[in-house]
Amino acid sequence: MANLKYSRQRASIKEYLMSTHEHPTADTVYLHVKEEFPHISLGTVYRNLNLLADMGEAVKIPTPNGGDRFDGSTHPHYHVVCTSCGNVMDLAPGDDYIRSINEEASRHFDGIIDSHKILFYGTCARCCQKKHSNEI
Amino acid sequence: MANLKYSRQRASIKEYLMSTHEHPTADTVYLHVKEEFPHISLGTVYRNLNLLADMGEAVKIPTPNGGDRFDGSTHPHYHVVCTSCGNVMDLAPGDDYIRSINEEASRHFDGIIDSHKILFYGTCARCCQKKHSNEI
DNA sequence: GTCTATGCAAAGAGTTTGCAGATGT
DNA sequence: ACATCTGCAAACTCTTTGCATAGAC
Repeated sequence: MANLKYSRQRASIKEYLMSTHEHPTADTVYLHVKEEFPHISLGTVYRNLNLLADMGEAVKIPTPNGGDRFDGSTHPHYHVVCTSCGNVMDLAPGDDYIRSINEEASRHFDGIIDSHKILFYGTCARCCQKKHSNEI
Repeated sequence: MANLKYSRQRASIKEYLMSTHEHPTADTVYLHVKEEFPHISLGTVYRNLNLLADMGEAVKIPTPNGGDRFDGSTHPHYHVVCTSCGNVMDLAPGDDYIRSINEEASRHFDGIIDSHKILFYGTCARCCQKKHSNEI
């Protein structure tokens, strides 16, 4: 609704989000964009991350521990939190599958289901290897 | 691991959690248990809610806005947040369905998927009615 | 008697916000 | 020129923690 004006800071934040698959926290974004704009403030980073999320140009991923994480990829997909290293990774089943979950949920709910977010918990490939070598 | 000792406060908190389907926030639990223990502190409520969650006797539901919510029902099920009134409601598909989501995810992830949490977004039956009557 | 739990208050993390000045259109 | 955006700092919300005392075993 508001009249958006270009800002180099916001452009840099968006560019960084789109360039990484790390699902950074607001603080990580801050530290990164600080390299280009040494005087940028954390408040500005938050304001722009929320703006981007509201405009649908980024996704906010609420996580149980620590701060929320942000994702520049807006194509619907899920996330896996590795319970060993804490990293957040992408998981992309087909669109049909995502749709079918809403449909199945609707069948069990007296109201309207619009969307859903899934957070998977597991162990990433790298941590699986580490555990395995420790056991030997 | 720790040696648990009985406490009337914890018992009261657990009893309240099991008696309600409201998915209260820590503060709501606090206000309720306060009626029985007027001098209970919010810190004690948080400590016990986390204890119960760690012991698997309650579930912590992280939500995007506002504080986390707690659920005394430990049988696996999902939650729907009504985007109109903010209430959190239960949604219970069959166990097989829950298992199949992990299986489908495993197919798309290079690692191990242990579990998942889903938060659905939608409009509850009551808010659907309200909207409908406003439109007339 | 010993160890845990409590109440209180202070601190902590993450996030938002008010304001004066800089910047985009 | 005018509205928006920024940097800074203060404030705010939710949650955790340190400590002395009360309570469970």
